[in-house]
Amino acid sequence: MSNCHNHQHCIDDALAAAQLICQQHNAKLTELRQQVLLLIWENHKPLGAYTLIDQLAEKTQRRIAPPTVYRTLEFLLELGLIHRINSLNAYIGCTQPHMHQTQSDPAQSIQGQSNQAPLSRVDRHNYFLICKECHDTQEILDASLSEKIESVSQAFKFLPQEQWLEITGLCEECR
Amino acid sequence: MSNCHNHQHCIDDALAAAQLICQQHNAKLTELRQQVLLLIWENHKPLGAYTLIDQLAEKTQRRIAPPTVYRTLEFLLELGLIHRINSLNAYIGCTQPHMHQTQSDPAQSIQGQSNQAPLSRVDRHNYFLICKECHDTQEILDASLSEKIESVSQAFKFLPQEQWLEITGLCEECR
DNA sequence: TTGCATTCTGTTATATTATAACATCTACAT
DNA sequence: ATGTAGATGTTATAATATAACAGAATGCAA
Repeated sequence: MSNCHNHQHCIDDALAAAQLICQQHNAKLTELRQQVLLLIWENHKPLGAYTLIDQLAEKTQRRIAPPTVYRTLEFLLELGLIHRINSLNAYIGCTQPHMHQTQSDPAQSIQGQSNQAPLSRVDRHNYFLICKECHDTQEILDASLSEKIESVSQAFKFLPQEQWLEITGLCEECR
Repeated sequence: MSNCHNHQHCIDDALAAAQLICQQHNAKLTELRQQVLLLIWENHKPLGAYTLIDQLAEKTQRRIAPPTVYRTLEFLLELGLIHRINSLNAYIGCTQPHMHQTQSDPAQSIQGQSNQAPLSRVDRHNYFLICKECHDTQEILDASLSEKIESVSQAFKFLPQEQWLEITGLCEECR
């Protein structure tokens, strides 16, 4: 939240970006997918799948079953619209979804869209600062950090595909 | 496995290091704890808690219940003898446990050992290269990488405690 | 417009990972 | 020998995730 003063603005931007990216990939941003993405952005903190189901139930008066919500999360992950925080089993909106797009691995594109711009998880970065106190979670987009990680991988002759960096600790406000 | 040609040697070293570290912290490396650590090292790949239970049952003819194995894993994690791979829900031996020791946060030391050298998870690094093909998992110990991550944290005025970097992809042999 | 194919969502059941709460055992210090 | 702390055992259950199949919605072609 710390560097997002106008929260509604974040949400609007995220939804607009999602629309655009879905168009680019000929993927449908259905009602459900939009609702899920919106909820994730409204929370603006990592959100567990079952919390999401609960909040969705409150909002819409109907309870989605786990497979449905997991499929939706999978869809949003594929498109780079959200990230998974592995250390929390939780999901958070991606601030710069277009930064995560690559054209490098058509084989992993989502079903049925193979004639469109392919999305893959290859070379996708998930870098986060996670405050243990207030749970504020800040995405890190830092080219020099990516380069450093890339060069370390190369030193090990390792071909990186997905990357997760999760740093827990205390944010500026909480320390 | 790639840079561990004599596997038995790895295991022996790990067990010896564990003995030493337990002594230093006045913690007991019990039969069970030793068995678990040994199994983790014998596998030499990230090992899930329930797989561990199964393998332990095969070896010892008795089946440990989940809470027991999770307590044992927690103990080994606290001492820095193993790491958790968050993206796999799995555990792996730490190649350089003494590199992960700090004296910075006595409050988080393990139960009843507060008059001994305290271990904390503060500033503990978990950096791994994980091959999607052969599951070989290589720990990265690279001071310049740690420094880079530290400096990025500072740029965000964030006080890092635990850090996880998990890079999945293809190792030298598999690419 | 109808029929077909594809994708999306619903449903039921179950797998996998992890922990709470409390009981018992064991080692060791006094 | 006995009390205590720590380690392990036991039972039940929580939390997270997926498999497998059914049905609905969408879009496209004839």
